[in-house]
Amino acid sequence: MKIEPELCRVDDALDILVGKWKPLILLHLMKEGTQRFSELKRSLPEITQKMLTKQLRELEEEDIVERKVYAQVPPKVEYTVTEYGRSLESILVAMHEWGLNHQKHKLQRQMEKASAAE
Amino acid sequence: MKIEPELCRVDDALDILVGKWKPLILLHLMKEGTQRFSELKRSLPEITQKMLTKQLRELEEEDIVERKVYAQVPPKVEYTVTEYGRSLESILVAMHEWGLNHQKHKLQRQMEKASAAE
DNA sequence: CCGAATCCATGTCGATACTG
DNA sequence: CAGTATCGACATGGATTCGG
Repeated sequence: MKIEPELCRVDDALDILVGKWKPLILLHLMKEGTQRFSELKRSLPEITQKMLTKQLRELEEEDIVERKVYAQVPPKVEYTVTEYGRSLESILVAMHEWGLNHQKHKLQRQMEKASAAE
Repeated sequence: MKIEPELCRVDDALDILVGKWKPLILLHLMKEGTQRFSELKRSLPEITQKMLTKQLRELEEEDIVERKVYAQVPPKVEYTVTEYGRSLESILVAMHEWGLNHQKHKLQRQMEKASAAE
């Protein structure tokens, strides 16, 4: 049977979630609520400013997070998960839990492989 | 609050699903059951042999699909979703459905934007 | 404080040709 | 039939510098 790639929309969700820091950023924002740019930066010690900005803008583009700029000096920018963005939460949680189990599964396979090799 | 990236296992699942053809291959195998290499190739008209081989091997590596080689000429190789691999099905379906809705959501936002611009 | 701009290393994917 | 091998285009992510 021929496959019609256009009918599969898994990639729509994947595209939004893929990005080295996006799951982390999203889960953090979902848990903590509104956060300033600098707060997020402090929470992700390893990320560069460029990457944090980029990932947030991409999420904003898809209406997953909201970006709120305060007209003041020094600047203040807040990010919040949109109501719509919340619809991704159950998927993220499901993937996290699958990932936890996958770690165990991998270990188990390693052990089986090791004992089969002796 | 500082984030501990090691505690988030979303990427474990993401890494397995990411790949231009993996969701398509997986959903197809889940639906159709066991398939030969050439059947898969025919089902994905756009994919190259190299990519199909690569994506299948990566899925095999993670115990998501099983690869069965028959010792005969001409060669025959069959691929099947493992029992373990089935645990990804609900996530794939959830992502597909989220994607379907996201298409609608995007259209709606476009229309709102257009009418706000006049 | 929040970000834009630039340069560079690496990885992914496609096209193409070849093999047991 | 079911792969490998090689090459090159392009995208992603990191380091660094500059700006309002």
